[in-house]
Amino acid sequence: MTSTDHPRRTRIQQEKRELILEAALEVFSTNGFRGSTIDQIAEAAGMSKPNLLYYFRRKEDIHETLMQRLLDTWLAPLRELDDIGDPLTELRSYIRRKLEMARDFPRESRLFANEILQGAPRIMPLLAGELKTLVDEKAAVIRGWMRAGKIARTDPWHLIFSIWATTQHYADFDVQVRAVLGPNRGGDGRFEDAARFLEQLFLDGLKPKT
Amino acid sequence: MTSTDHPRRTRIQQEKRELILEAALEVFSTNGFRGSTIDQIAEAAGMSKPNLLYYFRRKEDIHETLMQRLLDTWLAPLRELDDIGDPLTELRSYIRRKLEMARDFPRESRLFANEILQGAPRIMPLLAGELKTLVDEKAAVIRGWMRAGKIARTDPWHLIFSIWATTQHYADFDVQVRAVLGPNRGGDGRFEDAARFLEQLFLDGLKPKT
DNA sequence: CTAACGTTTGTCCAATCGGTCAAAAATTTG
DNA sequence: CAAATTTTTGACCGATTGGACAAACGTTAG
Repeated sequence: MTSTDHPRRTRIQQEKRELILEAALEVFSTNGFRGSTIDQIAEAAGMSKPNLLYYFRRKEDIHETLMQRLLDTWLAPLRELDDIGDPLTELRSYIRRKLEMARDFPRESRLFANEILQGAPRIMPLLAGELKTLVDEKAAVIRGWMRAGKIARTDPWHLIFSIWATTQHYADFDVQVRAVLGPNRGGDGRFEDAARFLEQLFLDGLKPKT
Repeated sequence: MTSTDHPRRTRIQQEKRELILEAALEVFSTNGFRGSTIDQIAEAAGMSKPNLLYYFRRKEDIHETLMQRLLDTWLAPLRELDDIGDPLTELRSYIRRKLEMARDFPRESRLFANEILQGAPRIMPLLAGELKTLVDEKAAVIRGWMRAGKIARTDPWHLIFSIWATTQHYADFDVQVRAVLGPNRGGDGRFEDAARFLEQLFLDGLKPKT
């Protein structure tokens, strides 16, 4: 075994497949699945359409591979949410990590958003399975913190939703955010502003009444 | 003049155009612009494709009409945000109104989200113009409340973003929300749960330190 | 009735779609 | 080197796309 991946592949196949997936991420994330064409992806990857189809038989195969890889990376921050540390610190760093992902991987966020928006036809089983299991597990952790009086009592699931929504907003709605903030405040500093705001919003809202 | 609209139109034209727009809202909001076909819209509207094209010359015309109408309705809650009442009450009812729109007009929300996700190619001028103006105006109102000590000091723009994000999340990511909450908690009551959670999150976070 | 007008449809078109295939080109292997 | 294998490409296919168009149909006014 030369690699960690399933099928036996040459070095060229590894590289070209990676090239295609990178191009497909760009195209799919801005046009959605049905709105993207193989030609677009092929051109973005710098190869001919039949050549691309030599590495991925069908358009759906590219999208599927992309989504599988995505979900792992995407849920990593939530997996790290741990029962060990201080609850407020844990939540604060979860929010920070999630916001950093929105900043550093906006295309992945938009790819995911596109899929969900259109009814998640290709990843629904993952949502109801793997994702629900993970969220339920972490919701139980958060509930434990509430029972221990470490954070204010509220709905853990909706708390997680609100963290997802507020952080991913800066990736998915980036165009709108920049348009509204204008050239000055919409520059590179907007993520630091967002981080400061979100920290205040969530922490002061979650702080137990003493 | 028989109507309030621009061009002179017969009664049948008014009705059929409305029928088409309703069908197009359904199709565009779930497939995006490029992912939707005229045939799909025509079938959903119960008419033939050439017949549909008799009322709207181009596919883009339907989308454009839809977006123009949408923006007014969509920004209505924010326009109502007023300097008159009690600041915390004003913000709380803004959040409630926005959440009600996510519940009652999810297709409109998804249509808008689709457009923004794909870089807002068709409504960018509106974002940088009308929308920015309105948000800046309301941000000034909120800033006034902060200066008066009525609510905690924070970034008004990002506060508005966070309200948009958290409320629209229940329309745009509805599939995911229901999948994660499961059959019991994901039923009709999920919006009331969300309303309770959001009220707690925002109000306790915005309450001035006394 | 008929003429005028508004509405609907069947047919057609060029462009584009996802995908195939055989052959050429490049690379690896002996 | 030559043979075997992998990679790349041009040409092509049927299906679907957005849209055009003239003919047919329905309705109403005189």
